[in-house]
Amino acid sequence: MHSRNAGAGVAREDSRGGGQGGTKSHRTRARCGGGALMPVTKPPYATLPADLSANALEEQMLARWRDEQIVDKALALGADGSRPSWVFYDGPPTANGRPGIHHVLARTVKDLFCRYRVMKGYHVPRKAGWDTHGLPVEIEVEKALKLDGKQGIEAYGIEEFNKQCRDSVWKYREEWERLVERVAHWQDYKHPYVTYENNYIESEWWALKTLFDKGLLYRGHKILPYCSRCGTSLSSHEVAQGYDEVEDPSVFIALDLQNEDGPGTRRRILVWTTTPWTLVSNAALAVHPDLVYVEVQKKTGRDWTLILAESRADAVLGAGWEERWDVMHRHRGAELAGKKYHRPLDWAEYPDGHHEIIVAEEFVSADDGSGVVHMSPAFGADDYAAGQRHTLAFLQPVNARGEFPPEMPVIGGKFFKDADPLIIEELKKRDVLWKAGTVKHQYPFCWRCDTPLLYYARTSWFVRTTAYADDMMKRNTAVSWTPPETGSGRFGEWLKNNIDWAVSRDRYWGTPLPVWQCDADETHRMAIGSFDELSKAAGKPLGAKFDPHKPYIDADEWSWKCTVCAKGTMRRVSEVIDAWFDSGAMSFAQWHYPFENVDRVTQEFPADYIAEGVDQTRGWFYSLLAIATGLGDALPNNAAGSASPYRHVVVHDLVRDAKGQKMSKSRGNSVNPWEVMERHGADATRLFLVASSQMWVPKNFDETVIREGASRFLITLRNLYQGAFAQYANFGWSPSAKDPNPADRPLLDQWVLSRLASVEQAADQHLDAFDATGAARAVMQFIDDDVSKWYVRLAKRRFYDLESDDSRAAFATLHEVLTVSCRLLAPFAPFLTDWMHRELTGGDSVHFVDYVRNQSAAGRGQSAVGIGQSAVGNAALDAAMAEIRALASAGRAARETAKVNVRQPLSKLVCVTGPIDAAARALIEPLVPILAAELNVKVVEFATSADALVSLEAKANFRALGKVFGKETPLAAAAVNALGADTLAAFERGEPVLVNVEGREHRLTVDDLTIVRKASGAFVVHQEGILFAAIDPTVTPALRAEGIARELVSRTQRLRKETGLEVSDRIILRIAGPALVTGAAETHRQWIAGEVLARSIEITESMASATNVVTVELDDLTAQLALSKDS
RNA sequence: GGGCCAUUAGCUCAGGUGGUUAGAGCGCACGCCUGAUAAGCGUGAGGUCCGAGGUUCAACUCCUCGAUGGCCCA
Repeated sequence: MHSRNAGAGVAREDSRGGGQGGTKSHRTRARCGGGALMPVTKPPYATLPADLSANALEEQMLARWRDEQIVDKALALGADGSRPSWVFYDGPPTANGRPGIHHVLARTVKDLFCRYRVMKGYHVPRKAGWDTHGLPVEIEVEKALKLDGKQGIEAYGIEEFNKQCRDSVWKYREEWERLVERVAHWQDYKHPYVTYENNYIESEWWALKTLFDKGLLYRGHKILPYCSRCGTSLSSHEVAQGYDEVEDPSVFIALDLQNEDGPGTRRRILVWTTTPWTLVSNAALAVHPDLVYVEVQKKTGRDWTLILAESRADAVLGAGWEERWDVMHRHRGAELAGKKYHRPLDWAEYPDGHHEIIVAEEFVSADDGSGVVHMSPAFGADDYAAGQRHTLAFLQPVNARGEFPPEMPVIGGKFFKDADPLIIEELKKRDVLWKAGTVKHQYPFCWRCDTPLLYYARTSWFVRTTAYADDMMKRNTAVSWTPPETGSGRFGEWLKNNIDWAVSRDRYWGTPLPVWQCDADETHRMAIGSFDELSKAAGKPLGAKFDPHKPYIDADEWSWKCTVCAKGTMRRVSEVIDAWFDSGAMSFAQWHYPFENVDRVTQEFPADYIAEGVDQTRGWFYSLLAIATGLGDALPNNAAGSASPYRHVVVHDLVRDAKGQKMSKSRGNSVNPWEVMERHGADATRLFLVASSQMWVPKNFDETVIREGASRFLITLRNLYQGAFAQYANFGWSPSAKDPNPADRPLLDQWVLSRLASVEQAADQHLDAFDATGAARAVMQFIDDDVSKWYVRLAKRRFYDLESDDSRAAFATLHEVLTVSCRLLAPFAPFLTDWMHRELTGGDSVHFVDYVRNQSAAGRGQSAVGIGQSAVGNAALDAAMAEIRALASAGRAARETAKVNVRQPLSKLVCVTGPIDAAARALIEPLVPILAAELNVKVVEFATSADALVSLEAKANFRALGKVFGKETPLAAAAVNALGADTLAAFERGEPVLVNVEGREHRLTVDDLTIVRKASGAFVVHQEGILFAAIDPTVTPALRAEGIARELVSRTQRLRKETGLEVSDRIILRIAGPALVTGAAETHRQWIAGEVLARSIEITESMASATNVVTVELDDLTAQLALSKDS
């Protein structure tokens, strides 16, 4: 377990080729062992050379992981039931496109929470999946084969076409799998589910049959954008490409209401449309239920009234219409609903269903037209939906080529768009035309041939999701969404407006819809729920090469005599199903349920966690929920009213380019993930994607930000390991019983361990709550700010020794900090943390240890080294150190103001702390030496009110005063701020102090104000909020001498380095200069010699004759230094 | 046309339940260190908090309307 040689494949030899590494060894050993070389009892911590790129390091880790088959091990962890399960479902990507940088985000999000849960002691099943059917695949193949639309495909041959599709799906599989491995997405890619495979399809057939038998799968109509030239429907993204601004007719017609009360005044209703050709198929009029409609009568002619929305009267009747028209009635839209009218054109006979009726619909707009909308259910989605709701008659007098029937009067045989002028003419003749003009608006055209598209009702198969929409909404409320508003808003709103799901496609490459119907009477229908059922129905074995895809499944061999009428033949309907149904069925189809693995699905349904992009809201998030809810108790743990198929969803947004532009092929701003890996590595990329901003806001992919953020952070982490820890520990420290207990270590160590414990807890809580950004930021900030900027900087010299308790404490502390930090960062940066953790612990992969030290879950093997110590934060110590650090910062600023280098010692610092509690105050005293050393002052004092240096000022607390004074708060605050120092001193002693504002008297409480101590006098003061640091800038001769001595040491050290001396070389030093310099050198001779390893120091007034003389400037003084190696 | 999100320093982002002088990192300027050096550290300058109204003693924060960008849907 602790063999230090185990697999540490990275750069064991020192990169600096035996230079400093070796000599430091001399030096250090000389210091601790009086010059005797001590045998190295343990192989060293591997070095992490700075010139080893992140990419190279990660590639080496990948090789090691491959050797260890670590992914398999991770997947198997706890599979024997020894751990509780935490199930992840993978939303399947299509592999017929190159993986892009946005996939790296998706993979990172999926991976990191799973990785975290493994470390938390769970078994995390996560089967990869591939989405292999559907239109994108077909389009890809169409393009490759240069086929033109459906006719082209059929001419080419469906068998061969589908074969091409099947191959096309795997075009980039190899690259996908390489990238997935490269970014450390640990998932079961060896046993993926593939939606085109027979087992998968059979499970879907089972699901579709289950829905069919429940009456939830039916044939109906769907309005689709349709190109009459190409003879095909267009998908939404195709339509989006073809919008153009056009001028269309804008026609108002006035239709007579049917007079249900017998003869009387003629009442007319004003209707607006931009598609006169659809008036032929008019079935209803729609009004908004809450809108006010006026019924007006012309003052000059009393024989009829006109109804329209009041808010539209100005626009339609003209400004000042009230002078020309009398308002006879006002109706709410809801009151008009149900009234009948006469349609404008009667060329088509109504089939069954309501017609010529006014209905109330929410979608009616009060912003244009007359507030009354004409409804033609075959030619508009809103119209169609309204038609369904009100069972309106369905007229579709336009054929698939976009033409009216030849026998129709006036417009017979005309293309639909060409009928508009003829119809307007006809309306005029019939005296229903009110007004005809034109309007400019966006209209879709076929992107291939520029034909205006037709919203056209097509036959389609539906899942009756409206029958169980309430159940879906109820299940959704139990889902925990990140961010929550996506669940309640985007997805919740969508569910509220849920309509039946059109699941069929008139295409070729997809799961065939398993419905067979009789060619003599199509109401004789059945669904086939398994291949076995098919075999029995058809009366023949499947055969070894059975393929349920088109065209095979539509061949004669899979048809049979209708068992109902015995006349017709049962044949499969021609449609395939929506690829979203494929992916939405994965919760059970990935395991070939219910034909196999019933126990498994029983255990692993529903999922604990899924994660996808926002674009999946209407996609996979919906299809998973819709299928599972529809199936109900046909799935385990899934009766009506139970949970959603997923318990927690993390939704991430898109990745855009550095300027916030969407990435696209046409813009040429797509980012190649491989180049990013090469330049920055997966760790930095993952860390950037997670930490730079919350993942649910669109992310601008900016490599500069990676470099300056995530990469810089990882370099700091590497340096802490290599430069602060390993290079010194390698001289002979390793964790042992000789290390002092944490409670016996210096306060600085206790502090950093306390911070570590707090950060550990924070990261754990954040990840538990699915806040990866919060977790990553907390750990990064700790490493950067607390460990690098403060702990290591202050503790540095303690690593130059090995044996003292002080040094052992420092090593043990830093070792603990680094080891635990690796664990906390492992979900984000899995490569470097694993490398480092193995070195630190003697071989344990970071991915198999507990995420936090006091984890309560069932015990698993983990390193005991350095771990298991107290992991509880000490808030008082944290607060005290924060205060010391704030004072140090203020003190440094004061020194800058005073223009005195930190190297120059000063006598005194006087400071005032902020409001901290008694426990923290007690802890400040022992930390004062840190402050003194940091600011290089001899004495640190804390000022009291009695000090002459200090004056008191009051700062009003508006929050407290506001409650008492209300409107007069500003006056009260001014009165408080004006209180004099004496009054405030009295207040501090507990004497009552009153403020009087506008006759209202109030006795101040401690909450009402904060007392600020201000410095005055000759000191240089820096104030930071309510704390301040005042420094005595006086440089006495003695202090000056000390400062000069420090300067001399600093210059000498630099000189040693420039001269090429090894750090352990002894020297003879000669110093010359003015009396101030020589005097200082004399006074501090001993100390200087110790610092620069000088055997002797010669101090003279001048040394013109010496060789190697260097002149140095010490502020306003000039001195000369000469050194030679003492051999 | 509808829904959701975003808009705070040059860049990336923080800013419970409204409360005094709006914070951090990077970048920039200046400086320190030279035994983490293809590193490390400090100090400082940067903001009409997208705009307009409103509520309130008090608005980055709450409300209304609008602008810009993004996604989804019609």
